[in-house]
Amino acid sequence: MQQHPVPNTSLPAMLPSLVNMKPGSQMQKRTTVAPESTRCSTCMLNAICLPLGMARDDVIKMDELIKERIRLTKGTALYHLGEPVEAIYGIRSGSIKTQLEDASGQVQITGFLLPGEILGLDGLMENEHVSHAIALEDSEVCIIRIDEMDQLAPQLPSLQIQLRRLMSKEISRSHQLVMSVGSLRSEQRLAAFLINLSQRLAALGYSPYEFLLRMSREEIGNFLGLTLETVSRLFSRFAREGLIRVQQREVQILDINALQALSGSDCA
Amino acid sequence: MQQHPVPNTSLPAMLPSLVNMKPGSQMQKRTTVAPESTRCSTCMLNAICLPLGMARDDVIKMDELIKERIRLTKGTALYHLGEPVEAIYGIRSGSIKTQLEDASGQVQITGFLLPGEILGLDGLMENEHVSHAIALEDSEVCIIRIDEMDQLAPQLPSLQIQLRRLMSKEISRSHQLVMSVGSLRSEQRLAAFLINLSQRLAALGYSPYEFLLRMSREEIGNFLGLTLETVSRLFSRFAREGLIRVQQREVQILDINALQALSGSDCA
DNA sequence: CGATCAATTGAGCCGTCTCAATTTGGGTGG
DNA sequence: CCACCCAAATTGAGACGGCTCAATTGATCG
Repeated sequence: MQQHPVPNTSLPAMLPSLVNMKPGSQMQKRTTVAPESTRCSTCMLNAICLPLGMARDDVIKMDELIKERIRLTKGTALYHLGEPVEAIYGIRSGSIKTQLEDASGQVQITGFLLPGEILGLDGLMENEHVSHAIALEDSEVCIIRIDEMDQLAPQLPSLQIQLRRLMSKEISRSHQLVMSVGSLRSEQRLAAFLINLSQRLAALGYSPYEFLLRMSREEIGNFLGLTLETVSRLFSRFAREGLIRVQQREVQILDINALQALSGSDCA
Repeated sequence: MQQHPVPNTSLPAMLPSLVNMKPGSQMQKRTTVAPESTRCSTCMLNAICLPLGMARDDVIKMDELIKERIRLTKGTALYHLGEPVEAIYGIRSGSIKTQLEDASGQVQITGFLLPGEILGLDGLMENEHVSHAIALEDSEVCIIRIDEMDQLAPQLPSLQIQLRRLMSKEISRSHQLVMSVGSLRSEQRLAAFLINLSQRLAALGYSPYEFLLRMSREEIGNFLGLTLETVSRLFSRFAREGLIRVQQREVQILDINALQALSGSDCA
């Protein structure tokens, strides 16, 4: 986590969105960004994000598709449950949580997403969002409009295939989460969580051993099917045992092997 | 559940597969079926299955795509973890469970699939199956080869869109499962499970109030993140309280409203 | 008709939750 | 800049839900 990359080009002037801004509203929470500043072809994340594995020419075609970005301030929603789905989103910087909410208001966080990851892949069934997406810190997302993507599809089959792959990845990630929540003990879940985060940050070029949690103990607990107290106790215990060092939301991983052993099959 | 539909056409002669049959092997567990017998356009399930919502002409084009079926006897695998992905599958009759398996051999069942539902949507990331698919009863599945689907894609954009919708549905189903396993009490999980099954069977034209479980208590428990003993106790308790009637794997739902209240927000 | 596997039921234990009291840190206004 | 406030995190004590281990009954199938 730390500060996230804002990779390419010169920083654009921030244009207040005509759509999203209520004139005279208190604070700018959600703004769109000048089109000319957005380019998949020059974005540092294009080796990780939607264009992953696409030919150079195809990535350039994607520049046509992704013409807008949105800036979100911490705590702001990118979308809410029930809203119509018009696009999917790629995170350019920051981090975002996705959460379900049932009739009784009970919440379940289903993911903490980092730069390069795609949001909104649920909701394509009914063309209505089935979850909320909320920024954990100031963030920026690229917009991929569904209808424009479908128009471009015939000329860009690799995009369809890549989207399919990403959706498949989300399915198996979610299945893994079920496994974790369904059959691991609390300490195993938290260890697995830390390892997963560490690896994803490493893929973004950050240190896998030292990072800042952008989410609260309560959010971690909700995600893992635990209470915030249990999560807090586990952090303390891991620290006591010399596996990690924790200072509020700053985490240092001291013994990744021990964590790995804890998380998975300690029968190995 | 009960017996599942084998909807269209005259029953085909069973042709032993040259690929899957070891000559002289003990028992026929997996056989392919004559191509001419498979037709989306005449299949009863086409209003539920992959062709859902496609125009009549497009469904007819799908007849080109789906030229094979496989019969599986109870307990047989459609695919295993680690095998290359060549196709996705639609269930024509029977029922199939999908399960993950980690390095230590720990298993997590991620779904019990019924006719009209699609298998193999995970695994499209790495082109390698990340789960096992095992028939809970004698079953039949239609094969949709990925490469043939991609060749057909330009002429059949509605297929791409429908596949995308089904994958999205699987993502949100899986997220719901996380919510269930992560935050509901055992009785709520089982109630939700029964209601879900009841509804899906109703959509297939079966009675929502009387059905046969094709999976064991242990499999239900694994799926819901509970032990088989807990599941068994809950069945007994639900029966004692007059919510259901159970006789081994036969279930009768007596009070669907009470189950509904139990499963979700009983704060309502 | 035994053999085997699935399901039921009971007793006791353990892990995680609940409830509650402090502590810490960050932000705000005097 | 400091005092205050509020939210987040920590830590403890006790309760309880679901698990483990174990015995028994009930189906199914050679």
